[in-house]
Amino acid sequence: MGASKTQLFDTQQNELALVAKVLAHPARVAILQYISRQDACICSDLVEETGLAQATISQHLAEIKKIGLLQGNFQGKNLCYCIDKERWDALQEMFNSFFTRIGAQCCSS
Amino acid sequence: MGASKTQLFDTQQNELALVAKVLAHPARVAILQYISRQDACICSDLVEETGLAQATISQHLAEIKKIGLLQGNFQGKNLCYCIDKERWDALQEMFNSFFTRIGAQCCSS
DNA sequence: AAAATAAATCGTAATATTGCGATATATAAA
DNA sequence: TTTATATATCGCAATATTACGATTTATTTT
Repeated sequence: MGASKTQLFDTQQNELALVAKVLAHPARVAILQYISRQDACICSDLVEETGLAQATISQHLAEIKKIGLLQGNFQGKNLCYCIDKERWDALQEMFNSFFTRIGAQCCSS
Repeated sequence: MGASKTQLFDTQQNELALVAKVLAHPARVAILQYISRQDACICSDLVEETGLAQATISQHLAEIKKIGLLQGNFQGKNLCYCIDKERWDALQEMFNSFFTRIGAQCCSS
């Protein structure tokens, strides 16, 4: 085998897992933090900043895009990325309610 | 290559990623939800509940244990798992402050 | 101590992820 | 329209994850 058996689980479980997967790599965590630190949505100094190759960064950005977290538009010859704030807030809420719902009924309390 | 270049990133980035990796599979999300639903920390009906093989469930449980989320002790011949509430709350806080810190400075606001 | 049973571990196959060089594509400037 | 430059995509190799049957280990009951 090897492939995840996603069909055994419900939509919410699969979606949480999918989003978690994007956060499951330190490069992507770092990329998100870096983009947010630059108040003007500065672009791919990411290569220099992280020490990863350009192709690799581009790939990580694509994964972050897949879950709707990035907006990009050209400014001059640079592609300038922003975090989609609405989506960001929605994902925060998603994780938070996951943690809260389980925490409330936890047996060790 | 193939291995993650964790040495390029800081401790916090790596730790968030490591925890996210555990949540990055729907089976593990489902397992955590199931354990919390049973107020008496009931054990491995997980195999029946999820439709995965016993070996697979055991493997997933081991990954959840790695980040300190499970406490297990025998009750009769059954191993009975609990979620470690303190650790759970710490991880919730970890995600929440990650989301909050980025959200605050996001350029699309 | 032996039998019964639940969970962990081993071995292995299938699939996915990570990373990067090379190349293609897109945009701005000349 | 050509040139320069930034980003995306392709192809591929290395490594990691997922899944499960078979076996081992741990615990309770007899």
